[in-house]
Amino acid sequence: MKSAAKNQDFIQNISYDSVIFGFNGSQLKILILEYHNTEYFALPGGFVKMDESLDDAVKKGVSQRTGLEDIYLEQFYTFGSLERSDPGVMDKILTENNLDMEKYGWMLGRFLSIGYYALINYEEVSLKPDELSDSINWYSIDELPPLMMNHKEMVKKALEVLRNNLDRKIVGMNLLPHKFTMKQLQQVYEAILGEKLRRTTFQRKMLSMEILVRHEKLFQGKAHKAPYLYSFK
Amino acid sequence: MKSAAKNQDFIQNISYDSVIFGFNGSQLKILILEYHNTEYFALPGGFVKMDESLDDAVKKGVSQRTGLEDIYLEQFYTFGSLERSDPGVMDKILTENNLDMEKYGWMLGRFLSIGYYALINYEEVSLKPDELSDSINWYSIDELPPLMMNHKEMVKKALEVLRNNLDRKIVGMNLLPHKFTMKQLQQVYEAILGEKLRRTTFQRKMLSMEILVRHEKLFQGKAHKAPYLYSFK
DNA sequence: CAATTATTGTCTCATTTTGTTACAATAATG
DNA sequence: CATTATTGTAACAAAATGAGACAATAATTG
Repeated sequence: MKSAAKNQDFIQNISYDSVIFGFNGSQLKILILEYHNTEYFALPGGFVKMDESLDDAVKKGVSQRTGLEDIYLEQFYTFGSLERSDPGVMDKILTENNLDMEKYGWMLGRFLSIGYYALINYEEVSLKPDELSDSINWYSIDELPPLMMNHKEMVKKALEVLRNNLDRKIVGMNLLPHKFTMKQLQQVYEAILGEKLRRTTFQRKMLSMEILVRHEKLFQGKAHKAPYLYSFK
Repeated sequence: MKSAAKNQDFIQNISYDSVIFGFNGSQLKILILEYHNTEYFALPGGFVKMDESLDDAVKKGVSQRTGLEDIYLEQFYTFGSLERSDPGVMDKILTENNLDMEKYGWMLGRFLSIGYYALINYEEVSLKPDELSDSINWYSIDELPPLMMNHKEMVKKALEVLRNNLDRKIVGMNLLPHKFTMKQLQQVYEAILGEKLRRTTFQRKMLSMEILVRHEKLFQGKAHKAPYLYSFK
């Protein structure tokens, strides 16, 4: 869940967790970490320094794990229940990583965690696990491993907010390459909403919003009409 | 902004602020505190105890100021910028209240603040200022006094989220008495959206949603047809 | 007590948006 | 050059919304 922290210039009892969405062409995926020598899977998260804004802290954490800059981030909820903090889990993670309890014991306490989701271009990432983690990998949102703490709830909430934002914010831009076909755009919407959309209605809607620029055709070497490429205005 | 805190069993560097909406029949209003011997106006806020959930902390704070229970609350955003914390302001508030810096100095630090909005029945409140405040009063959302810190931004954000929720959540229920006329309901919507709505379209829409129960007529002693009373299902 | 007044509930028709089907255009393929 | 799969758009149907019109109806007034 968290990048290792060396000292106490972090705000106590506060963390953030990020749901990093990517789209592989057909499925919506998120990034999940697995911790050394444990069976714990978790969202990428971290802490906020005393002299750093919350937004900056999250931006830094997501950048480090993905190798990307200029990341599209939205805060979606702050989780403040008592049950979500489970000292046993963090204890095991610290122990298995041979981390000094003197120095890292504060991680066992109770945390409020601010959830952010990121929308990134699946193709462009170069994934880097943090110090406590074996791996960071893409998982389809409907085939997630068991997640620690309340991270499953967090993913659910992130997805809800993303869906609600779908008609008010331009979401496709961040999940697709610069140029894309109408079909790809539709597939992003379908993956987020979890339902099929009508092709002609979707196309008419998108074109009528006047947010797209039409470019050259994309010849895919298939035995049918080539689709146009589009980008966002 | 905050209820006075006696000791250190609060989570450090975390606060909440509440935008408490009420409807007086024609205007949307919110509750604002004014501090003793200062010109500072602020949203009702507070801190979160180590062994208490965030939701409970907010619920308690809003209950104390309004005398209400079972309050409708929605978390709308967490504010984590560096600029929002202004030690000068808290310093003056503490000084004017003759509060010991040893004991209360922690309030001068940097805070992340979680914003909640409440929807309450304007008629039913019995307002109680907290220990640091002279007064707690209703202000129309477009005639607010100058607010401290980033509280104006908070109000703006709360209103944005409330507007976005208007078509997904049933908002009128919490701002109106149990039984109300269609006109009153429309006025709530108009006050929140800040625009006039078409009477016939609004009525048709509300009735078609099948969330209302129609009751007896309300005879207002006026020279015209009496409207029906409704309540939410 | 009939005419007046303001407001309410509902109907109708126009307009806009969305659902659905149809069909022509077009890049390969064989 | 006919076949195939997919794309772009037109056409029509159905549903939702906009905009008026109008009858019903509680007082009030002369």
